[in-house]
Amino acid sequence: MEAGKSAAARRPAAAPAPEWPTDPEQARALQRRLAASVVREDRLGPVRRVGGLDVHYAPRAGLAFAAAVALDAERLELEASALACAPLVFPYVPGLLSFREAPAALRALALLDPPPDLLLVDGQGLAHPRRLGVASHIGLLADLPTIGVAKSRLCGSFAEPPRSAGSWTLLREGEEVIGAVVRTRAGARPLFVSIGHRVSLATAVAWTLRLCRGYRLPEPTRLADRLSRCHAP
DNA sequence: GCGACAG
DNA sequence: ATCTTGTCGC
Repeated sequence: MEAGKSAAARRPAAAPAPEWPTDPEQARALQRRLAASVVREDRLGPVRRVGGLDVHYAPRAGLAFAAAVALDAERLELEASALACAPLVFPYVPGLLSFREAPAALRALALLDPPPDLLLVDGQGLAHPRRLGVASHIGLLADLPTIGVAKSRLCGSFAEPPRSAGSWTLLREGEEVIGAVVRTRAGARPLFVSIGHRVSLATAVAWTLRLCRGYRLPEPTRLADRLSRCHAP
């Protein structure tokens, strides 16, 4: 043992405490401020480990359960996982998901050792009304390259991508490109992929497809989802 | 005013 | 997300 050197001690969590809104208007104001800091280009090093993050809820217990996983980017095999829970301090409001998920998610992420070089988050990134979905918000708070991988649309319009796996179309809002609609599995409903933080859209789509192993969800998100399910009551 | 609306 | 069994379709 190395006394005093737990994973959490070596890598403190980005605590949501300092400025955590308690009502929707404060939250939207904070999003508008933070959105300017999101980096939409590739600013990531070599990706040896890819992470996945997902959160499940136990509303009756007033808790959120988060699972974070790290996979070998080459073999896509599980290398590490972490679980954490946190009190639910914010209601679900479309567009404000991160204020509900981040407390538990950041705890799980801080416990994940070794940390990932790139993180896939279950939810939108830039494809958000104020361009600060949960993937972007967590990317900023944890200072990690992130990709938003959502199972359904929050905003924007798109053309249905062809039915074959690997095909995709752009997700737009007005003239602005905010993400991609990606067919990760033939015939299955597409995923909504967007920039989270420090990753370009092209890189986000490429990684998402590369991380799929015959299922609709890419492995990091799929495993995190399965793990967080097991531990929710 | 009437829908839409990540998880 | 969660509440929940069998069942319609490729």
